[in-house]
Amino acid sequence: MKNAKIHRLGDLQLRILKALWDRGEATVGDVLADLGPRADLAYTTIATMLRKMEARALVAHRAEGRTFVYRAVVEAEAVTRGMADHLLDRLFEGNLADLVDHLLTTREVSPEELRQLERLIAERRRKK
Amino acid sequence: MKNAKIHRLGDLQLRILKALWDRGEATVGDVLADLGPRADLAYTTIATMLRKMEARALVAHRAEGRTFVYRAVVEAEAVTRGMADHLLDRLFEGNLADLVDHLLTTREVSPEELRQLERLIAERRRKK
DNA sequence: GTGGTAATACTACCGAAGTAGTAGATTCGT
DNA sequence: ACGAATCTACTACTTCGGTAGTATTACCAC
Repeated sequence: MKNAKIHRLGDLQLRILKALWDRGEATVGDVLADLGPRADLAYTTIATMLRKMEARALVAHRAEGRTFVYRAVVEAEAVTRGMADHLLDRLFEGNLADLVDHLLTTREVSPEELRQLERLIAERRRKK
Repeated sequence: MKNAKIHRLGDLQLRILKALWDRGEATVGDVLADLGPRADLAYTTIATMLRKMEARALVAHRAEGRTFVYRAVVEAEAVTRGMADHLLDRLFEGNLADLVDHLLTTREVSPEELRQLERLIAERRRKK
């Protein structure tokens, strides 16, 4: 299968996908509206990106009249996972604790967030 | 400073940087040896990459005889942080717990790792 | 039906990553 | 001293992301 390179998404492509995931289906104008208005991108930029993304089988479209209605073909779950895993492998050889440690060290983490994390892990342990 | 784009490193560039961080200083041959041998890259590929990376101020070199000895200019800490933060922002709007939740859900996590995580967080809370 | 509007198609261009060949210089072994 | 090995410099090419202009087509309002 060709999902091999799902992790390789530029910023714009990811933002477009997010718009599609949110909406289910969207036209070029919809996506542009979602990204902007301060995104300041040309209509044709979005249209071109969508066409390129369709060529890469990230999205698909159906025609409604002469307007194309796009939808995501790849799932949010898979993309997120692919990107997160890729980074984890690249930076920390897959060691999750190392990543978390790093993030806890270099970021401002509120006590609230810590509690949240604690809860997550406790939950996960119970499930085991 | 223009460290704004530190998070944009390709796989090869990152592997090269890792070699440099490990060794402190390294020649083209050293780096190649570290990446290989099954990396199957040409000597000149590494040399070219290093030159390009020097142009982007990621690495620097000194001459030893006619051989260049490279060293990393950017710190591992900064790069790792830049990349991790970038991903966290892109995918989870900066919410650390969401990232961890996602990783715990989609990956196989050993009880051992969970314990490790627990310890990390407890430690962090104590420090607050 | 004619003009404007809106949509897609096509083309083009830049920069970065990755990959490597060729050329020129230098050094080293014997 | 001469040839082989080694090293950098330069050039080239491919792919991808991002960005957008131009061209063409279709539709809508009046």
